Amino acid sequence: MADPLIYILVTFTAKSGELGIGTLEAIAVPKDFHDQSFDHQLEQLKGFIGTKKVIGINWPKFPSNPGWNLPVQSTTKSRSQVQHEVRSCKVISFSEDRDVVVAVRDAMVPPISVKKAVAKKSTPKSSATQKHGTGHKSTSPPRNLPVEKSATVIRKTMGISEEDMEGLDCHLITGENEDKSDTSADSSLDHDDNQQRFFSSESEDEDLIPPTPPPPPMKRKRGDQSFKSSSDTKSKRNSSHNKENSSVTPRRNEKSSAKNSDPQILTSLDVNIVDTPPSSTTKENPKRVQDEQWTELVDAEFHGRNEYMDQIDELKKEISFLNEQIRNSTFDLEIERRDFDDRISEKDATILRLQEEVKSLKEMNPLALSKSLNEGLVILQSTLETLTISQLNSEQSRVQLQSESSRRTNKVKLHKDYDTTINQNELAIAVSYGKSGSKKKDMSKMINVIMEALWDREFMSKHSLTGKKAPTDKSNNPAKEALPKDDVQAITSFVVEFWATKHKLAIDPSMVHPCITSKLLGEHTANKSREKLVVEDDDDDQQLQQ
DNA sequence: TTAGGTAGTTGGTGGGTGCC
DNA sequence: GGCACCCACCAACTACCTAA
Repeated sequence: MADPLIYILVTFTAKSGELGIGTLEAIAVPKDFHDQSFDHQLEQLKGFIGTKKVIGINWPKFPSNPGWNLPVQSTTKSRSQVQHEVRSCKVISFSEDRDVVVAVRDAMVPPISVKKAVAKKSTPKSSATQKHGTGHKSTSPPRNLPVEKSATVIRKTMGISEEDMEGLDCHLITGENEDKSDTSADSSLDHDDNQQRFFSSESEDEDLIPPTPPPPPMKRKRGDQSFKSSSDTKSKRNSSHNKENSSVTPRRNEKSSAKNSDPQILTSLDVNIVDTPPSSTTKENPKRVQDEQWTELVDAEFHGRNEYMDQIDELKKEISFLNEQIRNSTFDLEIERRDFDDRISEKDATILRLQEEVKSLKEMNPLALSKSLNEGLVILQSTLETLTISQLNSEQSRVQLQSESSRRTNKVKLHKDYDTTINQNELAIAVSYGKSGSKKKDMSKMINVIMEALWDREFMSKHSLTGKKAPTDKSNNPAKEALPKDDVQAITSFVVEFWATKHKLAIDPSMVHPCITSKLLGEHTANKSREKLVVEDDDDDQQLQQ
């Protein structure tokens, strides 16, 4: 099956801006255009629409008038082999249906009779009235961004010569054969609303686009393209154009952007509307009409460029708006980050302060204080004694040092009847435990503190209360030495008196002994555990050495 | 003299606490 | 959470004391 003939509506970019209709064979650029398949050619052709690409076309040298067309009677088999003049142009639209292409061209050319009125009525593109109903961007623009300008130009009906209308049909075709109905709707152009005004209005006045366009008609088969007599051209054309309008208007309203990338939208029509009068009207005043045509073509080109400039401006504004949003978001996030940093700093400061408090509290612990003082005093005492022995032999100096040492340690008698002395601080701690309660546990605590103040752990681990050998000890090891009896008696008497004084309880001295025994046992067990760990460590070291 | 009660020692176990 | 340490408690055992 032969490829259908495709009619292309172009505008010449050089000087005139005139319109013309040609076929695929008129496309000269790219060079391999004709070497590709028909579908590929259509794809390439779509790529030309609205892209401002300038291509060369084998057009006959200078058309007699802007409405000039290639001999459309040519077919794919009988395409003209005659080379004409190569002219720069850009594609506005194309269709399998010549009538559609012609209608589009005609819609871009208002009648000269209303041109002046249009010129007077024309308002700036950015006016709201023009924006309304032009089918441009339906999406709301970003704030602070201007709405898209419309390039709508009021078009009026015009006559089309019977020659132009010869063999026309009012069916739009698309570049995709399998989706003609949809794409024909998609191919609704900006001129559709103009056409709607044009065809739906019986007068020459402007018509508004109806708010709810009629539903699109059924798809028409290509086979329906038949020659229509020129006698009913006008009425049928109006009818067919009405159909076309009704088929494309809904989609036209849905489609929004003038910069639509879909070539079926034929966006360039929006910006290349030329109020070129039809050839039939030039007969009345050819020269004047010709001049005005050129003027209008130049204006159209100018408007088209302005439209693209507008689009570029809009895109720039949109970009700047998005950049502003990004800057705002970044600023907000930066503020939030600083907030969190401040909070972290506050928390860190709180942690440090609490750590200092804990440290100071530990240092202020009386037990720790007394221990550290005792250790320091022991060291100091031994040092002083050494110095005394080596340097001072006089009895007087020795007495002075002893008295000084005694004063510094601040020891007191544990019980008046015994010579056992204890550090005053240690005794205060023991008393504090004794005051906390009258139970056996409290007594054990107090006794433990006193014993630790009197003896070190090593000493306690190697002594027992009575010095007797344990009945369960089967070894030949000697029995532990007994604790100093005076010290044990002092502890016992002190606890009995304390309980009687503070708690008004008379306790038997025998109740103190289990507490002392328990403490000695605990120290013995702990010492054995430590020795066991030391032995295991030594074994491990020997094994490692081996 | 001997049987029974008491005191003391030891080993084991489990809970609580603090540190890393 | 794991570990070490401390402490309390219990059971087993034996020496000592005392009354019969």
